[in-house]
Amino acid sequence: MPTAKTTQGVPVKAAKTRERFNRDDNVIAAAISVMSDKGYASTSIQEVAERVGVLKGSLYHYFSSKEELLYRILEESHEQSREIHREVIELDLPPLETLLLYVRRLSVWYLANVERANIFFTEMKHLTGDRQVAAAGWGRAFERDISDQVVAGQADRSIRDDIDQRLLTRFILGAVNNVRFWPSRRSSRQFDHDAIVDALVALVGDSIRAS
Amino acid sequence: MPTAKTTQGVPVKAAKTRERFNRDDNVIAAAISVMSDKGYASTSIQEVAERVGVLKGSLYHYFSSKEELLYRILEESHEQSREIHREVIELDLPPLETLLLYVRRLSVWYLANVERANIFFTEMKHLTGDRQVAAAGWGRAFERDISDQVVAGQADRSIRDDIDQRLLTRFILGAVNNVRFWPSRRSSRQFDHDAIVDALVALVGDSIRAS
Amino acid sequence: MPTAKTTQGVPVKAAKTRERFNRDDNVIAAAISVMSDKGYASTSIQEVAERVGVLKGSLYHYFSSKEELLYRILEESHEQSREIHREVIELDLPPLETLLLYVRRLSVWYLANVERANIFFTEMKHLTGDRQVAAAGWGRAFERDISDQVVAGQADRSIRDDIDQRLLTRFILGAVNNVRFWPSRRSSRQFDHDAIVDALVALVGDSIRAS
Amino acid sequence: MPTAKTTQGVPVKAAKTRERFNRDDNVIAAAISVMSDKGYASTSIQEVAERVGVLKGSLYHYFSSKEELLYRILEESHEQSREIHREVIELDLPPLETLLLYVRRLSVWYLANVERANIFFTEMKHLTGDRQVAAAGWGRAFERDISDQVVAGQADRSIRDDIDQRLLTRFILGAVNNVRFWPSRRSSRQFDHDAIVDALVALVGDSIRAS
DNA sequence: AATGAATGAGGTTTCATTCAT
DNA sequence: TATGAATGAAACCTCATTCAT
Repeated sequence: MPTAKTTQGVPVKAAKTRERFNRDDNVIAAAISVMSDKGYASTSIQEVAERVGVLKGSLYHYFSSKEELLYRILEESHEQSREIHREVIELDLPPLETLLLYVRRLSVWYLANVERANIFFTEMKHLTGDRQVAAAGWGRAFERDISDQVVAGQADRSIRDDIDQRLLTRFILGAVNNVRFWPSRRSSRQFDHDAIVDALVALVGDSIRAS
Repeated sequence: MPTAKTTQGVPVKAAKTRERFNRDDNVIAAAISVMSDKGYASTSIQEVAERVGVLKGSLYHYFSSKEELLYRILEESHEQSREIHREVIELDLPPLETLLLYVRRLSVWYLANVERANIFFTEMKHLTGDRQVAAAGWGRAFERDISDQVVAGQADRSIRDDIDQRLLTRFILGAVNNVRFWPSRRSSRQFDHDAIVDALVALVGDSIRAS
Repeated sequence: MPTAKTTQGVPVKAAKTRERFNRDDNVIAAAISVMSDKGYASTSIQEVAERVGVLKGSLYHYFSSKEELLYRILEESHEQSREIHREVIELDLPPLETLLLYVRRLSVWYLANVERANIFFTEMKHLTGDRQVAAAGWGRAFERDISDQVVAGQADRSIRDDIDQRLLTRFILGAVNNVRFWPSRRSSRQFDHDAIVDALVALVGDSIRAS
Repeated sequence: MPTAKTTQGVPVKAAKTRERFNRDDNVIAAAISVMSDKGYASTSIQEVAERVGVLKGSLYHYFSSKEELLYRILEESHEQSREIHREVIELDLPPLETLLLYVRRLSVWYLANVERANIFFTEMKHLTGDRQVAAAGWGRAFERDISDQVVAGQADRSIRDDIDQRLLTRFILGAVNNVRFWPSRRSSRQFDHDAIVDALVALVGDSIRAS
């Protein structure tokens, strides 16, 4: 989310700033597009540069290495999913409702950011060193968010307790993560995102609700 | 470590064939292991060769290109899942039962072949030309197998019909495909595969069953 | 950190000139420090700029190319050694005494300017074209300074003549040039420059004096 | 010194071996030649490859990185100078004689291997990590070899003791290391190596001998 | 004077693949 | 079958230099 830069009376500076902003975002956007398609390893800096419209050497003004570019994409995605979690938690709903709302919001985000999500779920392994360590934490935090609600839901008897909470957690996690594949295929008629999300939430709800 | 090749008293042809076979399987096995870990694009022929215990150039006696090696891995996986489907269909059970049994058998296979499954679900995009066309068909067939049962189940009222069959199909597909991630994580206690599969089948069943 | 430029009450022109001078010297100083350490070829303009505290592009206000920066460093060093020579010659001492005094003064300068000396003796090869031609002359002149005294010393029988003057010259040259390495090493006790210079002069004197 | 590979009756294998040997040596030789001329940092793998007559990628059969190539050159030089030291020590001569013989032999080697010596004395700084550590040891050992004899010579009164042994050591070291520059210059008449070495030994001897 | 984005050339390295032995 | 040297293309990255602002 680029912060608004409404400027009055200082048009030149503002223009420059906006331009820079766009260029920086352009690079990320181009990288997301290519990497989602071909995968991180098969994506060349060259291709990203072409899409941005600069020479490959010039890209290194925006990031210091290919891996850092990947990291930034992943980090942004992570931040946005944290934000969603924060918003949902703040509503202070009962566990099952919190969980299903979180599932809903995440699904909406994944469907609106399929490429980002693809990269997030398949390219993280290419991080190394400190970046790898940082990213490993994200996955855990993510699982924790869901796990917490599942445990609370089992405690207040809104969620079935005949299945271990960790297995329930992974089931839910998998269902949400996979929603990004639902719209694909050259099906005759495409489903709109609302229909998909409604179906997903209904299915997940019915599967985990205490009978 | 090249195995000693001295064969005495044993039919030479047979021995040779068996050896060939083993070596061939070794190559596939090595490739699966490395590619599951690092991804197709980041896997070098060199690494596969090292794991097999031969030199890079020698691998080309077993396959004609890196892509063909990938294709063979994917094809084998496909064959094995077709076989599972065939077995389940032959039992001639009612749709919902067929579906859940298929889910169960597939899950068992995925859990027993996590590396193969990883490759199957993430590296197919690296195929090109004819091989790509062939592989695309596999995915469709796979989805069809499930879709057919869903449609039949909706017809005989064993499966809920308030949700479009295509969405149900993708939900089920996603749940099964994701089961390979359930055991991972350095959890204090690992779940055995039976527990995982039972949970998955219960959850999927409860979510799609007509109420 | 760009220094504040507000000048009040001070003649603007003078201040500006001094500043310019300082900044110019800063650049040379920074370059000497980095190049002595890593060598000309491995030194990036970037690093020099960082040490000066400006951005890469800004350095080009002070010199027109990296090679010119090197040339200026070398030229300055050359000028300073010429100055030393001039001073010694003006004393109009006998050849051997002139020679040893020159050795002494040069050594003192080298020890006080180790980094400059390092660059002078190892990076001259990176000059090209006219600059290379100019620099080649310096080396010859330098050798000539010593050679002249050796020849004169042999003529007046103060310097041994059982060894060809050119060999004596190179021996002396080498001894002086190498004195810059004497203080290095993390020896328990460091020698002060006076002790080093005294030793060097004594050794050179005893080796070339006519017996 | 390539070990003799006289083969009788197995000509093919031998030829192959010799060829490989040569190619390996060729690479080192080409690298020495270029690096001595332009310096390590300014030498491109490309140039070395051209001189060898292969494509640049092919060079990586012979070493794993440019730095390793440098390391090998330096290591070989080090080994050869150790060998010289060993031979001289084995003669078990008095300290001053040992020292002067060592100076002589080293000088002969430097004059016969000017390019190697150039690299040894100017490019070591480009090593990093473990290689740097290893190389740092060489320099110390080298200095120690001379230092030991100086100390012993002062003890038996054959070497002057009015100058600290460390200073004497560095003087000697510098004199020897610099001998590689003596023949250079487009002088009208070149000195043969014997004349140079004789002069050097005489000069060093006369400078350090106890009076 | 200073900036910093952009260039374009070149550098090191990797790698799938071929082929003579 | 196996080898391993060689290829050639392409990858990531660096850097001196320019230029509009």
